[in-house]
Amino acid sequence: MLKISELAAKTGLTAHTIRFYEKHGLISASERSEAGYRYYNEADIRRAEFVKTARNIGFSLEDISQLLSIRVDKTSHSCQEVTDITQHKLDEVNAKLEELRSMQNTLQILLKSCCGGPENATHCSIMEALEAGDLKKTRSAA
Amino acid sequence: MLKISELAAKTGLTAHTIRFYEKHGLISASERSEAGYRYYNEADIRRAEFVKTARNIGFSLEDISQLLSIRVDKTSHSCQEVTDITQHKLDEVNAKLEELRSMQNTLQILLKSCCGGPENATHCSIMEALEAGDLKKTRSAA
DNA sequence: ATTGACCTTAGAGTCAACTCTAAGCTTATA
DNA sequence: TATAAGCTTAGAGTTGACTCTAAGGTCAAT
Repeated sequence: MLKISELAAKTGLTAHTIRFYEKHGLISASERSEAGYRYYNEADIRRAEFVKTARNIGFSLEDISQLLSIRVDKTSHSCQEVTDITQHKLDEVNAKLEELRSMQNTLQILLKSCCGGPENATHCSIMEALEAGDLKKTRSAA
Repeated sequence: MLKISELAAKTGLTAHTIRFYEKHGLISASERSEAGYRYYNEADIRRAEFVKTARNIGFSLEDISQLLSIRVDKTSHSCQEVTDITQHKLDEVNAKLEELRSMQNTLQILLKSCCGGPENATHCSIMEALEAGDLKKTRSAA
């Protein structure tokens, strides 16, 4: 049985984050001491590590919530449900990659066009390009 | 002279966003009607379009703020200042790209490993991989 | 017995960039 | 003249994932 700071050390989460995850139903301590201290057993630890792993991959807390409900009763959930969540995340990642590549491209073009030297910016080609506004849109949402 | 909704139409920003940008010092109306209505002249419009272009490229409002201070007095700023901002943004974008590529890779591996079928998730290889926790970390910050 | 490290809670604060609301003027059109 | 569309402001709400604070209780070691 681990105390919260021990679980924190083990998972690399902070105690604050663990409590935060508990509030959002991702993690819980199956026991409490008389004084109210959280105590985590083996199953709790595995669940916390599952959450950490999923988080590291980039799943949102909402995604992880879904994955956890599958996890607690695998027999009543299908592989398809799991791949759906994963595919959806991949779609998001791909969309973001597309956006970032476009930003990268534009920024590289801007940098190549400018001398970058100590001369004053009166004829800076980056500034001119921003004035001209003929740069393609790279950003969709925040 | 354009009213706020006309500037909105012209730039593709909303009137709300224009006021928000004003509050943050990015845009302003050089005139007001007696009733307090904002009126934008040619220079205001060019500035608003500059902001929009920079925003589309992916610069933060903070970045844009810096670019605008260079813009209003180009002679006392160097090309290097401009490229520094641009390079810094590119560095950010590259870091994020790296992170996302790693996420993409992991997600693709997971998807390839799982049948994705209607069978129950008892032996789902995605779930197993998440349990095992041997997936490399892809995420650094939110 | 006292220190100091650790634990508890509810709730507030942070970040970025909006987005919206309410209450009340103003202006253009029918 | 009445109605609707558009403008004003201050300020609150949104999103996601934390992050921190205050005020206090607990525990191990000296």
